[in-house]
Amino acid sequence: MIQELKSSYGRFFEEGLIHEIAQVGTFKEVPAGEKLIDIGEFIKGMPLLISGVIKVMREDPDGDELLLYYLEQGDTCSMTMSCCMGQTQSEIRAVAETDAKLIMIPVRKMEEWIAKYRSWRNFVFESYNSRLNELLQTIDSMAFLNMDDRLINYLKEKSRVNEDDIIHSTHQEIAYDLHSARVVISRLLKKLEQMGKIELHRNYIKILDL
Amino acid sequence: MIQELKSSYGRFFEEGLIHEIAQVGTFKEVPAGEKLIDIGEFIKGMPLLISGVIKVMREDPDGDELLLYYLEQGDTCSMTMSCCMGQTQSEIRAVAETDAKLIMIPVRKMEEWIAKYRSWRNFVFESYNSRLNELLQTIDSMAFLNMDDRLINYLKEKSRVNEDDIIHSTHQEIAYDLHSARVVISRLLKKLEQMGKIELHRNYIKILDL
DNA sequence: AGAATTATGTAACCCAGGTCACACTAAAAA
DNA sequence: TTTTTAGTGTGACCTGGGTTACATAATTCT
Repeated sequence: MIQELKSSYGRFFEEGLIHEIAQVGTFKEVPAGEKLIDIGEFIKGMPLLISGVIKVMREDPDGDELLLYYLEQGDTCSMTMSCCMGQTQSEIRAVAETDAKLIMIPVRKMEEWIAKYRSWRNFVFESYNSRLNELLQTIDSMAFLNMDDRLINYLKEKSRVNEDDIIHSTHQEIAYDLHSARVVISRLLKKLEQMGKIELHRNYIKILDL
Repeated sequence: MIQELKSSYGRFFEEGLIHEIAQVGTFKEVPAGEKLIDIGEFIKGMPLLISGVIKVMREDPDGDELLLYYLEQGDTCSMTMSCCMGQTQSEIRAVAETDAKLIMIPVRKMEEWIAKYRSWRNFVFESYNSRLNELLQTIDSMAFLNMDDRLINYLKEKSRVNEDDIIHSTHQEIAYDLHSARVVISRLLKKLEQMGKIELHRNYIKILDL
């Protein structure tokens, strides 16, 4: 575990902290598609993402959903953190986008380290900061962009986090993430294909030039 | 200043912290309408709101804007905090909605106190937490509600923070906040009036029963 | 008072994107 | 291989809400 911690977090955390994490943290591997936490659930611990990608989304009472952002290596879930501190329930759902490895930290430690380690403090704040900015991005794209551009951004971002210029999704799945309808997505994708930006296939989309 | 600090923050902060704040903080009064910070500006300090209401909004490059949330007594600006920590620029614009009193804390102190005072730590985290949740609310209402309901929520919230069942805004101003068009807002307001929920006048709207 | 300015009301129109219906095709199951 | 199922393509249609245009009323300025 020490090895993996160092490679992902070594540049942030000092030796002492790394060792404390290794002592109290529990290692966890989750396969792609597995749900890590759902809306309304109570939080057991704080996750440090070692590898893989986690998809964080919001859902309304009718079951309509919306992708908020992806967590990548070196990220943690601020939502989880804030829930930990305030012992409230989760406001979001988190699902493994790819196979992922993570370390779970008990809540009480995370508070303790804030007083103790400057690097942990910075990490926590930077993490909050990124998450706030990602939410702002989400708000921007909903408020200021039309579906064409949101779709393009979605494909780019998904390709980036998965390090793959092939998007392994159905049109329906994309529609869920963007909170749209399958027919709409098919229509826009077809338009993108006609512009030579992508190539459509059953169950996957090849990105040519977005 | 001590008096005002105690009345707004006494229930959170211990004596020692209150005194430190009083020593290094600078008191500031801003009239309604004044801009506190704009997108792209660098942050000088962290504000603690003593009284009044601050409106926090987002703007895109074309000048389209959108209300994010209101800050009230006892709140602070997490965006500012995160910017302080990361010494980046502001992602948001903050404008005094009413006359407001606040205390500005130098950035370096805010970090120091996190290690030193548990109550400050809690305050900072709770504050982050509220802001994250407010952004989620904003996302929800954009993603899942239609304009009618967004407008109703807007009127309710504005009435609540100003403690006034009369909304002193023009239709145009409301349209800006909701990132819509004046004509649309006039239309929907008229509908609400016909339903007996509000009363329309020039320059103000009386809320009857939302 | 009269002119200019600002806010509101309303009709006509447009369009992105959501809905419905159904055909077609690739892939999996039997 | 045949059947079933899941994914995609497309036309027809609808609707919320944005746009344009203009009338009218309330305020402010001279």
